[in-house]
Amino acid sequence: MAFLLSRLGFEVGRELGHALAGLGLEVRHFGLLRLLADRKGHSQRALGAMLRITPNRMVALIDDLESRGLIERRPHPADRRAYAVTLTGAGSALLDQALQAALDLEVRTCRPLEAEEREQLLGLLRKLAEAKDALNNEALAGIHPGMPASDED
Amino acid sequence: MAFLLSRLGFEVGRELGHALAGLGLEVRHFGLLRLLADRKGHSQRALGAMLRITPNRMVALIDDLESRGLIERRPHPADRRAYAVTLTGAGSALLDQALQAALDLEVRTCRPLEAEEREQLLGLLRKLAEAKDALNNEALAGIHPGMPASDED
DNA sequence: TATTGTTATACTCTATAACTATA
DNA sequence: TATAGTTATAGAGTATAACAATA
Repeated sequence: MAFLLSRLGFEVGRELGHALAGLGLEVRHFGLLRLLADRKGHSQRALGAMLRITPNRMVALIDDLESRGLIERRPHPADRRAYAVTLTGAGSALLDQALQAALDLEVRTCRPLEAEEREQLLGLLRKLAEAKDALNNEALAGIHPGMPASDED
Repeated sequence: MAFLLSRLGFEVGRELGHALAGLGLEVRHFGLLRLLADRKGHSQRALGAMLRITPNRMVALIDDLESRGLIERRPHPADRRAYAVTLTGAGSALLDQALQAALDLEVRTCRPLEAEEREQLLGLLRKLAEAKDALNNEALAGIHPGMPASDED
């Protein structure tokens, strides 16, 4: 079952990549845009910690999206070393399209299942994910906050 | 749900990698050893086509496992250009250990679920995988056999 | 002294295109 | 001519360690 889960997850991830490619986005771009829609004005390091992306890679990722006018590096109100990374109007609009593409994929992925089966599957996957989160939060509780610290990932 | 599936699948795959690391194996090694246990004496290209690994990468992969005495390049009975790649006794023994490690991971992964729920989940994942296979086989039916041909993957 | 963003360097992984020996 | 295995080269992606500005 673990094998099946891994394989399906890998394929769905790849399909999401294909779906986003039409918008000129990759999965990591999507992840950052999605995060910026919820949590506003965070520093690059804070965002990287949430996404498990190291500081040097965040530079390239943010350079990329900023050069396309989708996000902005604004001065951070409390720390002149840092930027407050912010979604622009164009970024928000493209994110909406990306979310729509993800929803289409969702529908396509679920098509082989009956409505009732989808609910079952969703519930079971949630249960697994929550159990895993509980484990991770416990394990991460003792770690210095703000740092990726993904040595023993 | 697609997102949840992708995330869980990714994490399980990573955990399998950690479980195999103790045996000095990576997931790709495991995949090849597993394949060799079932289908004996195939050429490198045939194996690569099944695993979606290009010929040049197969060389390095097989070099690696052969240098550790886990597999052998024997002369191919019907084609002097090719090798009949074969699992050795040591390879078979290590594969058994790897399968045991994978089974342990399976048990750990399923722990948050009741026995009945596991059956449900397994059934639903199988249904999704089979639907996907049906699609792929149809799409692949027109492609020249024996070639990876992963242009539009 | 520690931290934010950045850059430079090296290293790994991979794809592509050659090459040889056979078919 | 096409195919099996191999090798060489170049390119992408990444980690690591430095750096200047600020805390």
